[in-house]
Amino acid sequence: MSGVRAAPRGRIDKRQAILDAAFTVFARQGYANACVQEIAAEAGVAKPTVYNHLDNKETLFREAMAAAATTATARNLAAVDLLRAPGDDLRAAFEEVARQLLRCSADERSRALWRLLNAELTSFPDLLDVVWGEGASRVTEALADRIARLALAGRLRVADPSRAAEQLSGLLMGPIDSRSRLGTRTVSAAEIDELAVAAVDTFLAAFGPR
Amino acid sequence: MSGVRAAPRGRIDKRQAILDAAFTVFARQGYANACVQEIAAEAGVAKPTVYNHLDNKETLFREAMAAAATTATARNLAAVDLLRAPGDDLRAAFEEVARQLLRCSADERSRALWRLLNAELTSFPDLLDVVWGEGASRVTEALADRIARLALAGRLRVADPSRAAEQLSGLLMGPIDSRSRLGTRTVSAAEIDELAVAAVDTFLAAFGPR
DNA sequence: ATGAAGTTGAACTTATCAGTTCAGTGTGGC
DNA sequence: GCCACACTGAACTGATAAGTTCAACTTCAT
Repeated sequence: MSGVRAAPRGRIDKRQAILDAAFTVFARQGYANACVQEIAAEAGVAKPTVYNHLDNKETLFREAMAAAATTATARNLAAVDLLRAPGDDLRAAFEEVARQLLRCSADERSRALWRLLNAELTSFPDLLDVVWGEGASRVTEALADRIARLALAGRLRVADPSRAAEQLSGLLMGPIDSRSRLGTRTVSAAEIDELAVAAVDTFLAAFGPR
Repeated sequence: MSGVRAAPRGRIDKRQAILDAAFTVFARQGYANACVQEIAAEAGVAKPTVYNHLDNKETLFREAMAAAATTATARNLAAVDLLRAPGDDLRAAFEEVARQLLRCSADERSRALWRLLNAELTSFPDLLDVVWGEGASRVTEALADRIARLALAGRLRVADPSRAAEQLSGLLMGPIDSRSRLGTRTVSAAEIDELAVAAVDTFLAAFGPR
């Protein structure tokens, strides 16, 4: 039995593998339809090992969601940060941010995160704080910060930065799930670009400099 | 018992009671967690009666979703129809439409419909056509029609009415689920009004007459 | 080497539900 | 008054999956 060694890597990073696998399976089947057996298989691990790392299916779900939310938020914040140094061409800067935010939203795992949050909100009310509170709402706030600075510098005409930020993300997110048919269709890079340009165009028509 | 029983005592309207109850329970618990027994109880009916009217849990779900989508769509279309006779004050007309659309979106059953659609999309791909295709997308198209007519009459400066319609609904829907925290908090009439005004303000700043 | 800790597969317990069956009941049509 | 038919309640079957147990195996630290 000593021969067949190759895959099963080392030690405690199995926990991460389990959480990744869990999110994948939950995303594919939803919470109730996913079974722990299958998650274990996806992670290349035995079922008792899963229970060795995480108490039960519920905490497995919560932890997997939290992990996914953390990475998604990081990507979004990085995109917004581009507005710290907008350069001369304000429109180009906003368009680039818009493109990146749309790419994040169109991403497979992001859509799954969003779907699962909506789906299980009644069963797991606490997910709202983890995914929304420390996720999406922070992104909007960061965007509001950037907009406020630009307004102060006289480069935007904005009275309420938070509202402007909310509206910009509405302009971006609304059309995207119309185009992706709620994530069942992949949106081409060309379409993303087009949506980004259109959203920024409207945004600047309303809030841009004279 | 010939007494004037205006109560549920009917023949075939039990089917309607069952579908209503089904949607209520699905909305409360999600598809997988809802059990047919409980739906029967909610409808004031015995379990075999449910199976007498609908083949199985899946079709029960589909029919309940379709019924809910139909009523939601009707309300939305009625709101959009206000733009057929906008009167002199274009801004006021748009604000009224916006208020009504937001009220629809904030509605309990509408939010549940949306949540369930997202949640079960992978298990019931055909719901996309029923709920989205014949629902939300028709509303946006109707809005695009109204906008096109207004553009033709020189009251809006819009090149692509479909895009403008998508963006207007983005401006409305984005902020609303931020405020309602995905439907877990009730949004006051005052807040709805405020959001409607803000969205229309931005919309007209971008597309309104010179 | 040796022992502790983590891992494995398989079998097992327990619970929940979808869907069915059936014998009995109320009602409306004629 | 009688029949057909929808409805009822309760009990049953079969499937699926959460969570546990256990004895055997691997890996590493010392």
